[in-house]
This record gives sequence, C-alpha cells and structure tokens, in this order.
Amino acid sequence: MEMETKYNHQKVEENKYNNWKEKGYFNSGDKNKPPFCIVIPPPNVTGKLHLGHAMNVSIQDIIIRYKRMQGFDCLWLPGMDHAAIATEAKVVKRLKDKGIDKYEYGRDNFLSACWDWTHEFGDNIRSQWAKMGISVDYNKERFTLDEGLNKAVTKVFVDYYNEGIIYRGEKIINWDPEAKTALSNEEVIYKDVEGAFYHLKYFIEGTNDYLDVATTRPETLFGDTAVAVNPDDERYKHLIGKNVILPIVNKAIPIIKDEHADPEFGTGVVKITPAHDPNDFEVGNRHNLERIVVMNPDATMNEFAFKYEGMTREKCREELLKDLEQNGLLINIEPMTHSVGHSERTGVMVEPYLSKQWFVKMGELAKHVLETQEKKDEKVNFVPERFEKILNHWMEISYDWCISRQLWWGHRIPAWYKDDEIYVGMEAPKESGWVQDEDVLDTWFSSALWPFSTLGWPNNSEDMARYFPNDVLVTAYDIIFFWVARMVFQAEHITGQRPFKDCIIHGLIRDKEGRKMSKSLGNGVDPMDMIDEYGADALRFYLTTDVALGTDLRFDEEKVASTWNFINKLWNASRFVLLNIEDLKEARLENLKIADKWLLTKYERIIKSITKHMDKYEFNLAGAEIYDFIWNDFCSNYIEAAKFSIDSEVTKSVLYGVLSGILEMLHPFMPFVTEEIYSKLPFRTSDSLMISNYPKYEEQLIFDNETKSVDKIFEFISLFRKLKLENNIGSDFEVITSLKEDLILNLLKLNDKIVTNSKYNDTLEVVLDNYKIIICYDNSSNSEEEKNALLKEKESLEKSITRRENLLANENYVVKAPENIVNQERENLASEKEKLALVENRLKELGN
RNA sequence: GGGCGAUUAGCUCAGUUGGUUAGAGCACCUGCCUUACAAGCAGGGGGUCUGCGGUUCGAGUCCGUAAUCGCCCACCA
Repeated sequence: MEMETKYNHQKVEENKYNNWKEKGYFNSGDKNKPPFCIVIPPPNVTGKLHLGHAMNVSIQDIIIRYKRMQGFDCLWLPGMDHAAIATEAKVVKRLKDKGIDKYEYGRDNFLSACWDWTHEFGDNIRSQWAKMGISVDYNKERFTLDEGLNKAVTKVFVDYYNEGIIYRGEKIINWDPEAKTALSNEEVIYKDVEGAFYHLKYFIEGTNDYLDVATTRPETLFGDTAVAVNPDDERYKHLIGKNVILPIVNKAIPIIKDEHADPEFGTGVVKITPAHDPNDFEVGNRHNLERIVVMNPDATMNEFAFKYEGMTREKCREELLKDLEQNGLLINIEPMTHSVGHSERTGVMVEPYLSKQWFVKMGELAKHVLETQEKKDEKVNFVPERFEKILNHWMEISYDWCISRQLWWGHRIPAWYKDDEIYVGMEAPKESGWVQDEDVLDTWFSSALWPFSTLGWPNNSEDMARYFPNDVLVTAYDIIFFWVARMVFQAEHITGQRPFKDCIIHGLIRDKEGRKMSKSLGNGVDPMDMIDEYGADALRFYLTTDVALGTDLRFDEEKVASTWNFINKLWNASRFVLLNIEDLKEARLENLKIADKWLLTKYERIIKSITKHMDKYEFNLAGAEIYDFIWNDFCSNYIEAAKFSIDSEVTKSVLYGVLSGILEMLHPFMPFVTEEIYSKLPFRTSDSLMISNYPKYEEQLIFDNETKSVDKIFEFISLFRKLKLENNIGSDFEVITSLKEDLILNLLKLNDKIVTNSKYNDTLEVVLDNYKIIICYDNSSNSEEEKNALLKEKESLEKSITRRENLLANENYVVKAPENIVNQERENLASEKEKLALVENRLKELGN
C-alpha cells in the first residue's frame, strides 16, 4: 500500500475515465432496474466548454451517479447542438480568413465545411467532458442535425402545418443584416444607446405650416406612408385627412388618426413606416397603407432612397441629415438615450424588416402549457420553484415564433413552391417544377424536441417508452426562455406529456467582482486550467456546493484551492486508515466501544441527512454536511482517538466501514479521488465505486445515549484545552482526577500526569457535568489572567442565566412552546447555574 | 411601467416547516513541526441578520413598508 503524503490530483485523475468507459459503466439499458433519464443540454459545437458548462454537467453527473448507485438504470444522453446561426457565423469567418466567400463556395461545399467544423469541435468537447469525468452513455449520443432528429423536425413541421399551427406570412421581423437572416425575439438583445430625437419639418400640403415630426431613425423616412396623430389630440384634430409633404422625397402622404400616437410623447406626431417598425406595421394594417421596404438585406439603402442608394444605414443618416439641414427641414436634434435591439450572435443592430417568413402560432400551445402547470402530477416542477414564474410569464406574453432563418446550416424547411402553390411534406413532390424553400429552421426548433427526438421519436422506440418523460433537466435560468419554454410546449403538444418531471435551474458564473465573464473584459476562466491546477474533483465540488441552486456564483479560485485542501484532507485520512487496516479481512461491527458507537451514529445520521438533501437537489447542504462530518467527526475526533486503539479489530472495522461509506457518499461529487482510494481498500464489494451501492441508513447503528455522552466528552476535552491555553499552562502540570475515560485521558495525553498529591500549589478545576479534572500547576505569574478569564465567563453566564430565567418565568412561553424545547431550556439553565457556582468558587479562592 | 432576486462576520456564501447564545470557507490573532495531513493541529476574536412597523410566548426565517444593488420582461415614433 503506497500513497503519497500529498494528494496528487493529476496522477489520480489520469486513466480512470477511459477505464470506466471501456468497462461499460456509463451504459444504460439494464431492464431489471427502474429507469432514470437525463438528456444533456447540448452544448453548441461552436467552441469549448466554459465554467457554466462545467457547473451544468457537474450537477447532472452528481444526480446520475447518485441514482446509478441507488440501483437505477441511468441513461444520461449526451449530444451537441448544431447551433445554426452561431456555427454558420464561425464557419463563414473561417472561410473568409482563407479568402473564400460563402455564396461563391456554394451550399453543398459550405455544408461540408460545417460538418468538418462539427467533427473537430465535437471531439474537443468530448475530451473536455472526459476531463470533467461525466458519466454519459456515448452509445446514445445524438446531434441536433443528425438523420433521426431531422426526421423528427420534419415531421413536426409537416404536422404543425397541417394543423394550422405553422404558417407562412409577411410580417415585421427582427433582421440581422450581418448574418442576413431573420431572428426570433429571444435572439435580440436590447441595449441602451446614446441616440437622438431628430425633429423634422413635414410641411402641410399647400401651406407654409409644418408638423414637427420627431424620429430616432430619419433614414427610414423613405418608407413613410403617413404621419399619425392621436384622434383626441386637440392640437392636430383639424389636420386629420390633410396631407404632408415628405421631406427630400417630396411626396404627399396623409395625416391619419390613430391611437398609436401618444400625445404625451415627443410632439404627438409620429411618422408611419409600415415596413420598418412593428407598431407602424400594425398602424399600416389598420389604415391600408403601402409598405415600402427601403433597405437591402445587408442594411444598405435600396432604390427607394434615391441618391442614398447603396449607402449603409448609418452613412445614409449622416448624409440625409446634412441635406435636411441645408434645406431647412431639420428643426433640432434632441439627444436621448433609447434602447436598441442587437443581434445576440453577431452583435449588430437589428433591423425591423418586412419579410415573408414561417411562424409558429403560439396562442393555443402556450395556453395548453399554462393549463398543464395547474396540474400537480403533470406539470414541470421547477427547482427552485420560483423559476416556474418565468415559464408562465413567457407563455402569457408569447407571440408567434419566427422559425425560418436565411441560413444554410440547419434543418431545411420541408416546403416546396411552384408558382403560387405551396407543398409541405416529408418528401419532395414527385412532379417536376417544385423548388424547395432555401431557408432552414431556427436552431431552437430542433433543440425544443431534444427530450424525445433523441429517444427515437417519431418511431415507436423502446427508449421512448422507457425514458420519456425524462426525469430531470438541468439548465441555467438564462436559458428558460430560449429553450425550456419551447421544450415544454412542444412536448406537451406532440406527446401529450411534459418533457421532464423536474427542471433544475442553476445560476450563472460571474467573476469575483460579480461581472459577467466575457472575452472583452478578459476575465474568463477556462475550466480546463482549473482542472490542471486543482483537479476535476475540486472544481466539481466547488461549483456544486458553494452556492444554493438558482443563485449566481462568483468564481473564486481561492475556494477551489480550499476545496483541494479538503480533498487532501480526505486523502490523508484515507492514507492513515489504509496504512492501518491492511491486514483486515472483513469488517465486523461487534464489541463496539462508545467512541465507535458515537461515530457510527453520526455516520448513520449523515447518510440519512445527505440522502434527503440529494433527493431534494440540495447539493450545497449535502456538501457542507459531508465536509463537516469528514473533517471534524471523522478526522479530528475519531481518527485521533483511534490512534490509541488502532490494533483492535473493532477500530479497524469501524474505520473501514465509515471510510467506505464516505467514499460512496462523496463519489457523485468527486468521482476520481474516491475511486482511487476505493481501489486501495483491502477488500471491497464491487470492482468500482461507480457501480457500488449508495449507503443506506441503518437504524440499528444509532446509539443515542452513547452519542450524547461522547459529545459531552468532546465538549469537555475542548473546554480543558481552552482553559489550559487561557491560563498559559504549558507542559509543566499534573492532574488530579478520578476519571477513567480513555478518550479523555488519551486525547488530552494525561496518562502520565495523574497524581494524588501534586507538587504544584496552584490548581485549576475543569468541570463539565460529571467530568472533572483538577489541573495542578505553577500559577505564580498567571493568576491575574486566570482571574480575568473567570470574570469574563462569570459575566456571560450571568447574562445567559437571566435570559433563561425570564424566558421560563413567562407563562405564555411555558404553556405554548413545545415541551422538549422548554425542557431543554430548563436543563441548560440548571447546568449554567452549576458552572456559575464553580466559577464563583474559584474566584473566591483567588481572593475575590 | 410589470415582475423576480439579493441585502447575514473583513470577503464569498449557508441557514430546512418560526424554537437553545445565527454557521462555514477564506482572511485575522495566540500557541504548536503531536509518527495521516504545517495545503496541518489546538484554541480565539469578529455579526443590534439593510431600516421601520406588524403577527407571535418566541422572527434572520412569516406579513406590510422604505432604501440600495442586480436580473428579466414590456415600452421607447
């Protein structure tokens, strides 16, 4: 048995993962066990995993390993997301760097470049998963763009089309001029920007009067087809029905009345650009206004912008303002901050843009979810519960979902056109002349089907029957809108069931100052660096136990280091145990002494409590309790005591039993080091800790009375040490005591210090309940310090006694509080009174 | 404008259904190389739980209210 004195995480974590994998421990499918299933939130194949992923997969692995050890047939299904727009952007850039233009390259070549990218980054992600130690079943790995998922996506599209849930329509959508595609509302991020309110003169036709029209986007005026005033706005009532002359364009457009114009806002007059603003689009519908698109897909101005054609929207604004000013049409510029939508992926300003796209009609789907969430046994249970509100809120406000994307990397829309006809189906129409829609689907459309498409749906697969609905989904709260909401309504409409029973929501990882980690701030931390430095076990334990679920974590490397210390502690405690039980053949919990009973009781209680926490996904609490148990109960108390009886079979058996249990309890959190230590046990029940059993609570190993008295003994030991230290008593002392407890005499190293008559004159009594030791020492220089310590203690005891006496004198308290609480209070009062008496005695001896 | 969360020790965070004198890690102070671990051991100091009001025998915990910070959603011509 050899173990380094210092825990070497690199050595310990090496080679274990592949061994587990090769032995098939990650595989699912044992029909003799009850099923348990989690599907991984598929990471984008765009890059490498960050700390958020590390936290996300750590939580899942903890749950899966815990359930596996409890005898479930666990399927943790891995996979990745093709991430349509994100990946496409990366591949476009990669090609561009090589001097290749996407459109010249062509669709087929481009897609093959995307697949190359996918394989490359897929391998990368898999190797990072391996470093994290996550026990996913690679036999079931899926990709959101693989054949089976494509079939699922197509079927859903076709069915929805036939049900009238999916439709094609011309609407204002969010347009990303960089990626040249439509976006959903969720993919738009609003940022406050310093802009301006440009006040322009719209002359009233045939007069020298003008309306002051304020706009933040003057360049869209080429698409103006009206100006609107509020019907109740007295200032403008007389103008309704007249025309204004559109500046620069010199075209007459009507002044209309519409509720959309807010008399309180700006000048109360609003220009109406139906093709470039969602509100104006609605106004246009109400008044049958023409829709004029004035920009090209790349957000340069088109032919409707006359001489500005070809300019970017920014350049156009600049030039236009100059011209307006020269013509005396610019009244003033009023600086203002307003919020402007930006593309989540490319970061460019989103253009509200009139365009023909495919949409999912949300009304009924959302309503169904809201109804299901009312049903206790059918709803998705959020942990923490408060996040359910986010789901419900999304369902309440949901507008139709724009699902078509003008991209190539993704599921191609199964619609074909021939003249004015549309065909939607699983296969292309047989006749010639049909042309397939060029567009692909929003990446979230396919990931919304993930909980069941990965299990073989729409085929009637065994996996589908066995593992759906999934038991748990784990994700961060920022993804509820994007993904969770869509999985829920898709599953409930398509399968009639919730996608998963429990939805566990964790927080985001920030830097130490609480800022988001980002490339531009340079404050990102690579989980792989942390693993190199402290090991995956330390990182996993830290990420999953430092904060409660749902709360953001401020990443602090020092805490990872301190988790490493904890593992080092476990390592060394194990080293002690293993070095001393090498010859143990079997563990027999017989002839237990009180210290053994004490530890076993604590141990059983920990099992009970940890199990409860694990079942409620309270990993932070489970972590804190096991940490405290190992460090304090097991190491500081039991092992220290065990040193004095290390040759006894009982001690060895208890050390073996409790250490094994500790390894089992800790294994889901830190699989590597626990497996390493487990492999060094003199005998074990299973080849690997991974497939051994999670400890079960055993009532017969609870010894309440012994535990109470040993607790008292440890309390007494602490008191002894404290008083000895407070009174500056070094090693020159003797004791007078009738105590026989080995625990006390051994741990305090008093065996050779017991006398009946001491050579020292000064004494210090250490008393707690029935335990009493008189320390004899030379106090010539210390009496003042002892006196001060005693006075301090006296004061605090008196304070506490008064508090308790008042409490117990309160009849309401005695009558209404539970009996055990009151009794406890009485006991404490009595014991404090005893202590006080002793303190006062001693003070008298010292001459007070 | 609507909603959610947070506010507890110097820092980062726990704190179950209200119940002894509110906990941990790190940092700090004192004393220790005690043969598992000095990345350790034995002790210690440090908090009127953001303010105010209420319910209760009893409030960090429940209710109301105010403040500060953060996030989400909506609006922003």
